[in-house]
Amino acid sequence: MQNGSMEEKRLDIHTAGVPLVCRSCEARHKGMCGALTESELVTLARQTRIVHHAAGAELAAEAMPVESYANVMRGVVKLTKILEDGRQQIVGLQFAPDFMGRLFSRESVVSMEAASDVELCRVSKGALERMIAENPALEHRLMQQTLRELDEARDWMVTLGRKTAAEKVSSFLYLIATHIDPTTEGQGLSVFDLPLTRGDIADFLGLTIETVSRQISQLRADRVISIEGVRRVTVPDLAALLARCG
Amino acid sequence: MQNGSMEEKRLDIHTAGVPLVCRSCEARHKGMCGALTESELVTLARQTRIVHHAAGAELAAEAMPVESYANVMRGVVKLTKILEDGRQQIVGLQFAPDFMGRLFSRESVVSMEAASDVELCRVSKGALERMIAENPALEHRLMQQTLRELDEARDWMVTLGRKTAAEKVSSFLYLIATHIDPTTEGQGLSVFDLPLTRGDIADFLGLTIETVSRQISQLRADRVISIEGVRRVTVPDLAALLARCG
DNA sequence: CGTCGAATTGACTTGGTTCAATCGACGTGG
DNA sequence: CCACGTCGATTGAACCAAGTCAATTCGACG
Repeated sequence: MQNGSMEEKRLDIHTAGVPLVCRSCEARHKGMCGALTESELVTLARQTRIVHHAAGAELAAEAMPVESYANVMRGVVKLTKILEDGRQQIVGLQFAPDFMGRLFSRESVVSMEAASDVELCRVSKGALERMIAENPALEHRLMQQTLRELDEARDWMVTLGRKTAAEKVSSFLYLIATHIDPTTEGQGLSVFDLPLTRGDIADFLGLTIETVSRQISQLRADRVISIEGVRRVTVPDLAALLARCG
Repeated sequence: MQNGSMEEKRLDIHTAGVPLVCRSCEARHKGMCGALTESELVTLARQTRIVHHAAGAELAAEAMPVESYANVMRGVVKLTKILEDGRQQIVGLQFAPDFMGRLFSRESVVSMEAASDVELCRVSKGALERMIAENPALEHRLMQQTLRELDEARDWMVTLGRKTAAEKVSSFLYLIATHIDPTTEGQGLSVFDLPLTRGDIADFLGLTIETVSRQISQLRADRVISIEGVRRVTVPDLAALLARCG
């Protein structure tokens, strides 16, 4: 074999420079790794492992101990909470290059599930926390992301508490379009694959599957969106979609 | 006058030791100031000012620039967001000794209003940010609080998205009882004054005033709570209330 | 005692859920 | 290659929890 495995390549890096796996990783620029120098990045990369999970894989369970953190490299992860009787609510979605895991807590307060096929860059809890302790810039970067997540959670509380079913579904589609489709800045045309099933969307919006389906059909009838299959969505005019978000 | 104003007292402290105003402040122990040494506390205290606001006072407006942060010393502050058409959602409540303000952001993403009469310990944005920059332990403390707020926001998303009106009102009363009444640990009897009007409660729960009122009446009829006036609530058995939270 | 805003209560309407039937894409085995 | 079963999505019809609209009632305060 001409090349070793990806793992071997990474372990073989002893010179300075950005590790191979990090070269195309968004976290290097927009995620937590942006706080690191090249040599720190090399140190961290030695302790990480790229892992793949198929859609539906349970990555962490509510109230279960967690011994690692991760960065999302590809795909979408959903964060969920459930009531004892089974009612479920999705309380967050993580896209690349988001950081995953509840820092400084021994157990997860949410459960995490791969919504689509995902690729994660995993690091042990201890290793990352040691790195954070001696690198305030890294904690600062993670603080910034946490604050952004808090802003997003609060935005979503307005959607959950005060919007109609039609506005909720529009808000969801707008959220996905602006997070997944790289070609848009909230303007014009957008085409993407929904990373969530109708059931997931319902759990995210606090609705039932049937209501989500009806609202999507209505948006289609009103020509705000068009759909091929069940997942591929085309939004001809994002502004028109935004106008329906309440 | 035998004593100078509270302000003068604080400015007069040049010796080491905990500043007078800080002696009885919960933030010293459970809030962000717990990360500071005595001398750092003295430095910070020189740049703070205690301010009072009456219930209803607007402390910061959504999308308006903010030039100061604060710690809640007494009372309750509500964080709200509104849709263009006036629908409003309360996205968070802050109790002593919570930190108030969106760190590292030039404008507020929520508006803040005094829910009850409040006492705040205000500090300029620049002064605190400078202190954070040279004191990683302080940023760590604030990170911990931010993470806790994120956990709370996500808990509340479940309430907003998946609970019935009856469960929402019970959840709200339980939240207030456990945050305001010092005599309980989520067990047994609790007596407290509601810091929010029925309208506020409705905005917190994503309900209407009428529905909140009906659910409170129902809880009273079921002897889960009793009420004197409109604000003073007695919960004879918190466990019974918790059992209705879904 | 009267006024005014907040809270409660009642009657009715409705948006979203529930229950049920059907559709459609996909994978399996005959 | 096609029949069949499965599972997610869609659609329809009936129902109900919460909203709306409309009186009262309560409580604080002058």
